[in-house]
Amino acid sequence: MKELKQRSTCPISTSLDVLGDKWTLLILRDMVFAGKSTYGQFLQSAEKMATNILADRLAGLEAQGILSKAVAADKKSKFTYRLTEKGVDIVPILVELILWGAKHCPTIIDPSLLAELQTGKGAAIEKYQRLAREQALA
Amino acid sequence: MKELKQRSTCPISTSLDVLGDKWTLLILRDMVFAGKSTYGQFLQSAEKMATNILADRLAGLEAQGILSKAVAADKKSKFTYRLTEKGVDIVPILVELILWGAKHCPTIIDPSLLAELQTGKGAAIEKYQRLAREQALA
DNA sequence: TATATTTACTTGCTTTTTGCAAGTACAAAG
DNA sequence: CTTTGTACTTGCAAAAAGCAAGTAAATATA
Repeated sequence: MKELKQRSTCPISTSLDVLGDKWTLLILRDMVFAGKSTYGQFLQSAEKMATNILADRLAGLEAQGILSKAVAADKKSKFTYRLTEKGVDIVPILVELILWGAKHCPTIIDPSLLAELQTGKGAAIEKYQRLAREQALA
Repeated sequence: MKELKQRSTCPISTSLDVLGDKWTLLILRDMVFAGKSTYGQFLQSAEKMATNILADRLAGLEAQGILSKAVAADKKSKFTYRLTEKGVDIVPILVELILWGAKHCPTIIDPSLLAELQTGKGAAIEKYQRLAREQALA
């Protein structure tokens, strides 16, 4: 169990102590928007994260209670990672990052997802939170 | 002018390429919620950022068009940094980070700010965006 | 049953980034 | 014309990230 170093008591600062690096939120993105749940699936993302970094971040997210690890139903050599409620609450942050990036940076995004987020942000957030919870049950 | 390395075309990934480190969003927090605008003021935050990191991040934010630098009205040896519209659009991300941190981590937050964000998030976001724009005019 | 594959990491090493302390430059004040 | 304030820059050590190869246990295959 690795402890978290908090630089201050500010909530933004503390959130960044947990989530503020270049990889952590990409793992959560893959879980929420791509339905990924295993180590091997996370490694296959377009951004090509190194295996040791992935292992480190997954351990950190588990230590923070943002995701939970369990042996897969089908194979004993396989683990599935799922969001906890603390993790589900990160969805709004991901959505705001999508909207800002899509508006201000050269990116490629599924037009239907963008439209969904722009026309009914609250409903879309609830939808992806619900999907994440359902995966956590499956 | 330093160029941005994008790891992929994903909007979340790209947003993180710009904002996803432990210091950048703290500078923006200080501008939005503490009304700070100068190098010296940014150095005085509770998190004690190193001077070279601050200079590097300010240059990066300016290069990305998130903030603009101008000679101060009173002193020629002083610069003021202000948010552009691209920067003002980051306020919702900051607000979600505050809400998540305040809910799930041990932090200290002004109760009236928290209540404001919880009861009327949209209105609060617009208020702080407006304040940031007004500072940009002053 | 023996071998190969899948899945999930770990290890060692190099490169990059961060963090710290001291130094520089220039305008303004005394 | 020297001191102070403001904004950096530089050099070096420490930490983190990135890369390639190796390990280990469970499954599938021959």
